[in-house]
Amino acid sequence: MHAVLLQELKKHINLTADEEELITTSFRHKKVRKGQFLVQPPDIALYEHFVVSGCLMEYYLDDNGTQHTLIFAPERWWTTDLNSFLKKEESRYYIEALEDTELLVVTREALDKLLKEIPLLNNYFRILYQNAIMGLEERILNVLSSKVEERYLRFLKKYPQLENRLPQYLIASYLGVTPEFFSRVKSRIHR
Amino acid sequence: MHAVLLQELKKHINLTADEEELITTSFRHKKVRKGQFLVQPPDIALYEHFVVSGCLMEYYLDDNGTQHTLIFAPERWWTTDLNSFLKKEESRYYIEALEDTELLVVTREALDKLLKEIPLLNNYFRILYQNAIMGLEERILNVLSSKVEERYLRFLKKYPQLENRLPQYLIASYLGVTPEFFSRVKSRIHR
DNA sequence: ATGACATCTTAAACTAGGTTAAGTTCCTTT
DNA sequence: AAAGGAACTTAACCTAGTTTAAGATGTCAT
Repeated sequence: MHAVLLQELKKHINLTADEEELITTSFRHKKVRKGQFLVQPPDIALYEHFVVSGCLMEYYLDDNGTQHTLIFAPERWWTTDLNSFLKKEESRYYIEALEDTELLVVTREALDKLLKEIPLLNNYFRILYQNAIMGLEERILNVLSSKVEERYLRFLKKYPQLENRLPQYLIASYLGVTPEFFSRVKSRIHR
Repeated sequence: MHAVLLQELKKHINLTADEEELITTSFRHKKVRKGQFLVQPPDIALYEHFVVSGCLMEYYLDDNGTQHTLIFAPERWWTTDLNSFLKKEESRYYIEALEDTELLVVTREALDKLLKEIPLLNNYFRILYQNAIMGLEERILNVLSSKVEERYLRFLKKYPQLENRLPQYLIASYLGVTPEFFSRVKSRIHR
């Protein structure tokens, strides 16, 4: 169970057996069913979530009730409402399980302690965040400079596992268009 | 000169005199005039840039020659083409001085060394990157869920110093609209 | 099997924002 | 002071994406 997490960490940093033990005891195992919420505004986001199997999504619900997807988090992805988790402020983003999902979660306190005891972990998270920044920057440029067609093709590259696991209206929400228009675009592509 | 940088670092971490000295010698001072480029594709981004005075912008030039602004970096902001800087790959984003600007710059090698010698710095950068992520996420949601009017008002909140320092067409490019349409929006607001 | 509800498709009418183009104001350089 | 160019405005026309609505298909619990 924790092996997947340790493996992921070891992509970027080395860990002693003691450190692995410490990490294992700091992360708690959690199982949720499809449709369950892990974060729901205005609750404070209690955990940073690491997905072992299944898939989560993080989204914002605007004043018209439209859902805007920030990210999908399938296997080996991290997600939380970062602002809420770090500052203990009210969350603004929903995190919902799109499938039955197994997670490892860590509280803010446990993570702080962990970062103090294993300073090298700062390194791991620095790299994780750097990658997140590059991904988000690319996404902004996508939205600003590309038509839906092209954005869809990039979605397929970024999440090749997800194309057939997700309902289309969620992909539409990730791309920032209505399901109706997305349907039109798809049929345009396939001809 | 380096005092501004040290002050910024000390917002999040404590430093000994020795460490301050080390940082001061690792960052080099650089002065550029309005219009100069600090990163220009396909050159590799040599430095992480910290702005002491003046203002930089980072943007992407799409296939039609349209300029899309990723961020503005006025006083006390950091910027670089992160992907290029970290992986030594060809840069894709331009970084240009919008005013005569004074900077402190650090190479990848010097920064790596610094992070090894002062592990606490990982902490500072982790926090910096976390903040960047929150800002970028918010920007994505803005583009996806808000009309230009509202995006403009948020720009004003995020960069209150810049409204009167920048030409309008750059603000339009940050908002993701044409200068013509932005002009229309502004006159609509003022009535 | 049946009903109930969610998802997907198509199409017509509409709107935010883009494009083109002409005119105006402001800055710079001489 | 004059000329030239960059930045800003306005307006007419165009297009990508939205809205509304209806019908078709799928899926799940009973």
